[in-house]
Parts: sequence; C-alpha cells; structure tokens
Amino acid sequence: MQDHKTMTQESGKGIGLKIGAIAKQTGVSVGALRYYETLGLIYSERGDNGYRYYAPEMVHQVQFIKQAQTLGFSLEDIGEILTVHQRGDIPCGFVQKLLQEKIQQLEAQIQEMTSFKATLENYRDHWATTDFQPKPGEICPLIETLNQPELTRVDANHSKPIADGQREWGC
Amino acid sequence: MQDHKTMTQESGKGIGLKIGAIAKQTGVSVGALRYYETLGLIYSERGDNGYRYYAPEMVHQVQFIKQAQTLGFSLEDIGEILTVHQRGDIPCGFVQKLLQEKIQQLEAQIQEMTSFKATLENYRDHWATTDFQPKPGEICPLIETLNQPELTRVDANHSKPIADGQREWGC
DNA sequence: CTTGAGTCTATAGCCGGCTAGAGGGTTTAG
DNA sequence: CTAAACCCTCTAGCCGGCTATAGACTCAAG
Repeated sequence: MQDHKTMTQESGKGIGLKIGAIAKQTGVSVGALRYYETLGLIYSERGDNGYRYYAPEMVHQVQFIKQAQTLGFSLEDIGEILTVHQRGDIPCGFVQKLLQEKIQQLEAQIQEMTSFKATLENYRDHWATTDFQPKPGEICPLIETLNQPELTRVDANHSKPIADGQREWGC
Repeated sequence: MQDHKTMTQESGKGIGLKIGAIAKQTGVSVGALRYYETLGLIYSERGDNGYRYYAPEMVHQVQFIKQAQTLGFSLEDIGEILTVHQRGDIPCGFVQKLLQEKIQQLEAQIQEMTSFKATLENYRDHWATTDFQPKPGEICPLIETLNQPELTRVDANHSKPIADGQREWGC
C-alpha cells in the first residue's frame, strides 16, 4: 500500500501512470521527463485528453537513466544504451566499452589539469619572490612577462622553478 | 616597417586603429573584439562613420587579455583586473590572489575527478569478472545493481574491490 | 566610378541538461 | 459545483565565449 494519491493515479482507468506520478516516484522533474521524451529516452501513450500515460516499467527506466547519469554518461550515451536494449540485445558489453572510454577521458583530463596546475604553481612561486612595479604602459608585469620561454615551457616540473638570475623583471 | 596594408590603416587620419587592424595584430577575431567591448574589457572612440577607432595601446591590452586567458582567467576576472588597473592601481596582488584561487579550484577538481575515476575503475574491474544476463525487466544489470552499498561507497579505494562472494548477480 | 573589402547593428546559434513561465485545457477532492 | 491541482504546448533563458549570419553603410584602390 503506497500512499493514497499514488494509488489512485496508478490505477485510474488502467491506462498507465501520469507524468506527475513518474516524477514523484523517481525524483525527476516533470520538465526533465518531457525533455527525456523529446530525446527518445522514454515514451508514453497519449490519452484522449492529450495526457501522457506511462507504463509502470517507465519508472524503472527513468531510474536507470538517473543511475547511468551518476556514472557520467551523457543522455546521448544513455539513449544509445536504451536503443541497444530495445533492439532486444544486452547492452552490457556496450556499457563496458563506454565506461572504459569515460575512464580514459577522465584520465586524460586529470593529466592535463595536473600539468596545468603545475604550470600555475610555477608562476605563483616565481612571482612570490619578485617585486612588481609596472613599467609605463604595462598592466600587470606578472602576466605580461609570460612570454619568456623558461616560464612558458615548464609543464609539470614545478620542483625546480626558473630564476636563472639575471632576468630583467625590472619592475 | 610592418607591412604596407597595416601601415595605411594605422596612420590614416591619425585617429587610431580600426578594428580589423587590431584583429590582425593580435590574432583575435573582429567578433571577439566587439564582444570584449560589450564587456568593457576594451574601449574605442567612434568616428563620424560609426567606426571604432582604437588607441594603439589597445593592441597591448588585447594581448594582455589573451595572455590572461591562457592562465585560466575568465573574461570576468580579467575585467576586474583591468578595472583595478584603470583605477590607477597595480593589480599584481589581486592577480596573485586570483591565481591562488584558480590553483585551489583546480586542485579540488582534480581530487574530485581522481576519486570519481577510481570509483569507475572499481566498477569496471568488478564487472570484468562477472557474467551478465539481465533478469526480465532489467536493462543492464551492470548499472542497475549499483545500489548495492559496497559498490556505491567505495570512493578512491580501488585496490581491493568488493566481491564478498555470495552476491546474487544472478544474471 | 565601380567594386570589393571593411565596418556597422542586431539577432540567432552553439554546447548540455535542464528550469521557468505564459496561456491554455482537464481532472479530482471536498 | 467549484477551486485547486494537475496536465498540455510553446517559448525563452541559463552558463561562457564566442561564431555566423543578414542587411546596410563606408572606404580605398584601380
């Protein structure tokens, strides 16, 4: 016995669940559900009143979508998974392939960000030991002197900075 | 002696540089320059023809914007830096503060992504040792069994997975 | 004088995953 | 019966940093 409201909506005329019932049971907003339908992730039958009526299995399908999102899958990915499923095939192999791709993308992004962070730390540490006084026409010598090759080429080697002595950070 | 075309545009009536000249000298598109102007990052005087005429210093200012972008600063950040500069203050301290914030945000993102990646790897490795056969009504048991607490709580401890034996991945 | 290159404004679109609102019709609880 | 709660479609907006049109004007070279 769920709650009263849900019950009446579920039974009603035996056609199916209205969109609000799906929303309540899944925690996904009505707007999002309509959006999923435009993407073909879920589907419904329409009553004479124009209302969407969903088969009870759609609750599960929406939960599946939510779950897949927590794994970082895009709605497009999820659409492909569901397409495989609806062809009658088992999408697990495909899901594993997608997951492996996600992991690799993540790895690449992490590397990129780590390297970038090292570059920024490099700048920060270098700047921390420098006095600044913009030359006429300069905005911020910190940024404007970045073209110096030793600074721009560092790339994740932040242990031993730059500072070869005689650079004219003359500001 | 730059090239001929640029020369004529630069001199002209002595009013300033037209937008195309700025674009050529900085490598920033005309559209982007107009966009910067709507954000207040650069400014121009208008001729009687309605054209923008830029002071030569604007070339430098646009290069500054580009350079600051390579450090990960948003155009909004850059606008604030330029505001400080145009007040007559030296923005270096402010820039250092912003940079430090960027580094910390980056660090937080990297940690988050690393942890997330570990979770995904955990799933992947667990799934690699499992046979899949969806139960009736299931779409992909890989995804649908994620609610099991040992799997969802892993968090960056990917060395010793889960698999306590008797789980009914009965599919 | 003509033609092509440059400039102007204003608007729409992109990426993803929605949310919010207007302006209607329908259903349901009391 | 009535009012609230629900449902519908269509449109616009968000985030950032632009790009890409359309339609009109101006300028420079031959």
